[in-house]
Amino acid sequence: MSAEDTFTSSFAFQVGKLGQFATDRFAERVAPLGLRPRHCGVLGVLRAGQPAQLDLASALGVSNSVVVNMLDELEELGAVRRVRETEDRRRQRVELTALGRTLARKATRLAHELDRDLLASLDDAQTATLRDAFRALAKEHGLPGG
Amino acid sequence: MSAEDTFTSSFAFQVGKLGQFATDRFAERVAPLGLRPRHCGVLGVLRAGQPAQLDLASALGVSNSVVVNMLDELEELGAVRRVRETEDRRRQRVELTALGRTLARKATRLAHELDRDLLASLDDAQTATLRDAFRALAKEHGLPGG
DNA sequence: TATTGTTATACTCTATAACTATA
DNA sequence: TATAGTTATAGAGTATAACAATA
Repeated sequence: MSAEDTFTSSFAFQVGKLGQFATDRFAERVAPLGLRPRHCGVLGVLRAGQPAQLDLASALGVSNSVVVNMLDELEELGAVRRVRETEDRRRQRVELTALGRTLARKATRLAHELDRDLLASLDDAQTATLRDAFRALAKEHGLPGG
Repeated sequence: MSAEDTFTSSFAFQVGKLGQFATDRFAERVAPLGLRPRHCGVLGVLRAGQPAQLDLASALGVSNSVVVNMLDELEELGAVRRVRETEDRRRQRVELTALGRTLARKATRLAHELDRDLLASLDDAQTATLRDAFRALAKEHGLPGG
């Protein structure tokens, strides 16, 4: 049995494991901010605009009820604000507060610090290739959140 | 705000998303075999030996009760067999059946087919760099299952 | 007493569907 | 009727702790 005949040597398996690992490490680092990883996705989207809740759900690739729950938590934390629209009172714009902007900035910094730690053992060329490849793959496969 | 100042541009975020995506696609492909991704990790370890259940848990990086549950399912499927050891009757060796070996082989083939589909848009040099980098990262960070 | 494995329980994350209010 | 959002519920996956059998 050659090394390539093992399940665990597949890219699919390894990217799954590394993805879980990276998410777990990120969770540890943002926990002191009162955030979990999924909250950071929300804050990221809200930095770019003030979508309605359903728009947020499709941008993040999660269900509506998950968005409601995350916004409840972020609102309690004081990071976001729901604003009822006057033209159509069913809709609510979601916007960042000043605290939310600060948290988004901090979470972004933590993510990039984690990147440095995760990729510390690779040389610059490898790192550059990896980043390019991941942008291409995210686009290729239509992954949400990016 | 530059592209590098966004949370979603971080490697940590992107590898998390791609890992989830790869795992979901793999789940779809092994479902017809009656397997879920975590079962394939078990089968992979069992190809290399016949560990006791606790050894299996640490090899996979999951809790003991999860191993019990997975083995129940794999045993019902006829893929593995628990063999009580005579020297120490608390322990049970876990071994693959003939069906289990066949399933392990099929799952491995599906994983590598998925690799080809996932990485189809990358050129050979990028793919090689990616594979090398992932082996290095898995080792560096002590990820289980490899 | 310590260890192997099992069971009970609980927690997180997620989706679906029933519901409320507005349109 | 249809849509935005909410709530209720259920399922997958995980871990911890209490437990049984054996050492």
